[in-house]
Amino acid sequence: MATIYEVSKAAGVSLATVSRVINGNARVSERTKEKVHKAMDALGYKPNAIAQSLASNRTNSVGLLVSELHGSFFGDMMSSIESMLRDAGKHVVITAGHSEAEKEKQAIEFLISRRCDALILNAEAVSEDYLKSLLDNNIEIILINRDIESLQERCIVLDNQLGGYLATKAAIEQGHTEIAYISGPHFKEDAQQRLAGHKQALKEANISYDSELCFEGGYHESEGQEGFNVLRSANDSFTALVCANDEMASGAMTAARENGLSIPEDLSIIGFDNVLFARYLYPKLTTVDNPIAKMGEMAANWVLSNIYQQKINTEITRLFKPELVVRDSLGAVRAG
Amino acid sequence: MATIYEVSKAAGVSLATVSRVINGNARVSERTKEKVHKAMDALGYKPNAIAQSLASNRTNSVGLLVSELHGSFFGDMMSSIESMLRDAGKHVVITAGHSEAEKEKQAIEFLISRRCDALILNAEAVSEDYLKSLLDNNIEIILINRDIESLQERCIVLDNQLGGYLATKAAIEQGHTEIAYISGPHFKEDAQQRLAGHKQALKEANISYDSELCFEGGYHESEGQEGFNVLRSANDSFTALVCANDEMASGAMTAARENGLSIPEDLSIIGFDNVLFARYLYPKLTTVDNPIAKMGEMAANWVLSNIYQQKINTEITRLFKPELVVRDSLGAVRAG
DNA sequence: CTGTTAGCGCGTTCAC
DNA sequence: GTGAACGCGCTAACAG
Repeated sequence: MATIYEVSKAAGVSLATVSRVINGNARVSERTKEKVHKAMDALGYKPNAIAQSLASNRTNSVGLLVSELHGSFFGDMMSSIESMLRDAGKHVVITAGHSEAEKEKQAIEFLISRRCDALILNAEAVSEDYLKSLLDNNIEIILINRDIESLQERCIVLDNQLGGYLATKAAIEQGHTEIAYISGPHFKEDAQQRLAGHKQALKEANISYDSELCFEGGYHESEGQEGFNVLRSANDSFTALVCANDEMASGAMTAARENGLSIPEDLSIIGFDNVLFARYLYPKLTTVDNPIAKMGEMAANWVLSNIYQQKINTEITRLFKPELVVRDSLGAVRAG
Repeated sequence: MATIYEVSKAAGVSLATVSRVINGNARVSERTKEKVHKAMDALGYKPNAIAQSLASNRTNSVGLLVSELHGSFFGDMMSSIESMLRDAGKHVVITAGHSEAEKEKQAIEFLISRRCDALILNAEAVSEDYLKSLLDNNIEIILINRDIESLQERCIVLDNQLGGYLATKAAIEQGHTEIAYISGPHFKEDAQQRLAGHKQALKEANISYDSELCFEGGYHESEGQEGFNVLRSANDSFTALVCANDEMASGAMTAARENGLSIPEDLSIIGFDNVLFARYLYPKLTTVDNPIAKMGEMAANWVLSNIYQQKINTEITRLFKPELVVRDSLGAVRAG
């Protein structure tokens, strides 16, 4: 692996000059520029990014923390962030936090030790104080899906309550009055907010909330099945089931079918997130679209603008509104 | 951000001693070790990985190239590799190549410039010569899903032909004789091999291969729909459809249903890969399991063993065998 | 066991 | 326009 020194020798110029043509900031005469380029090609020279970073105190890389590396939801997020940043010549270092505080901390500390210029965090488990302490240490962070009052301008969030509201309201508008709900884990903010939206829609329609019609899941498919079974054995008259994410909706669909129900004739099911496979399901899932890819882009734009001083052609929005996606799993309530 | 120098001053020891307690390789007395730790805590010191790398010529990071950051297939692969390597204290830098030679090269060169200790590559588009030239430059690479004769010990591959064979054979065993096929793009090795397996099974059963019953797709869901429609309009008597991946199988299912066919009564459908959503589909997809997570783990193990000289508790296997996963989308051919 | 001294490969002043 | 010299933060001999 050739070094800048070897290039300078081969080109018969000084090491500083080579550095100049690499970075293209200072003026270098055309003739020497050519000589240097020729030498670089001949030696197959590639700048050592590590050394560049150490010298310039800039890594041109941004750290990204997601909960999981698999799954469509985070896949969409990673994908949009990576492509936007890569177009700008920046690079992304991805880590997974697995929704555990300790692992999230480790991941963040790894990103810090790599001296990323900024961190885009989807941190679910770590405390607010910890996040704030990062800022105190001059770590540039931007949060996705987490709302911290004192860090508002660094938070990009979805209006989860609105989402929950839209889902249940859609069921109500189809005439449903007995509506069950499978929520996410209560310790997660977004799960609480989505549930709050559900209750809000119920209240607005003068339907009283019945805790027997609510099951707490953990966002996994299996809990959709389990939830359906538990709910059904306690109450067999609900005609619609709203789920806090698409995975659980899918599980519920499977369980419902195994119990001989057809969808949406016997039971309407509504999901949340609109992940890719929602449209693969049968019937195609009616769900609430979570614009996670756009939120990722927004985070990337924030970094480009605030950290790298690049001009961007969007305004920074911090609150995203979800929308209902009407497909086939929600139907009108049956007469009689 | 405190430096090692500040720590050494605060602890009243030399800079080298601090380095020793950080790396824990040389012996340091308990007392000074304590002093150093106290100083590090007080200053909130975090080693600068960039500087460590430059000095030690070791980054403790391995580069990973996948085609896409989204999608269950690569998600599983990234996930297994990351968790295995992280457990070993190594870190993963992930990049996407988008199945384009130019982008793959850029991604690889980025990983090289970051001086990753090794590269795990799922390179689809880049040439064999390019890959070989990497080795000539002392870049340690290990390939997933790519078989290069002169690099065999660095290739971890799936027996795709066997997979294609198993899929079609399963259909034949259910009595099907008119079997259509939607393949992946012919320029990809794996697509060719899967198709070869299909033909092999056909031949073994004395069914002649009919090119009118074969459609070339690009591994995307939409091409499953398109493929079904094209195949159907040319021939409406086939009773089974084998698809080269699950996405296309899903698309085909949708299209078949839109054409009034029920699955598997009117048409059996078989997929390939066994990605997560295959079991969410309705009916649940019969498919060929692609042990991509295990292959990823194997690659990680190879790196741990060959690059980091760690002892691993598996033998390195380079050829993985796929297996049929029987679910509900394949049924016996209808009498009459 | 501990301190001193060179670099690692490069960016960045300063002079010329 | 170009070169010499220093420093980024740390590891790795080499002495002691």
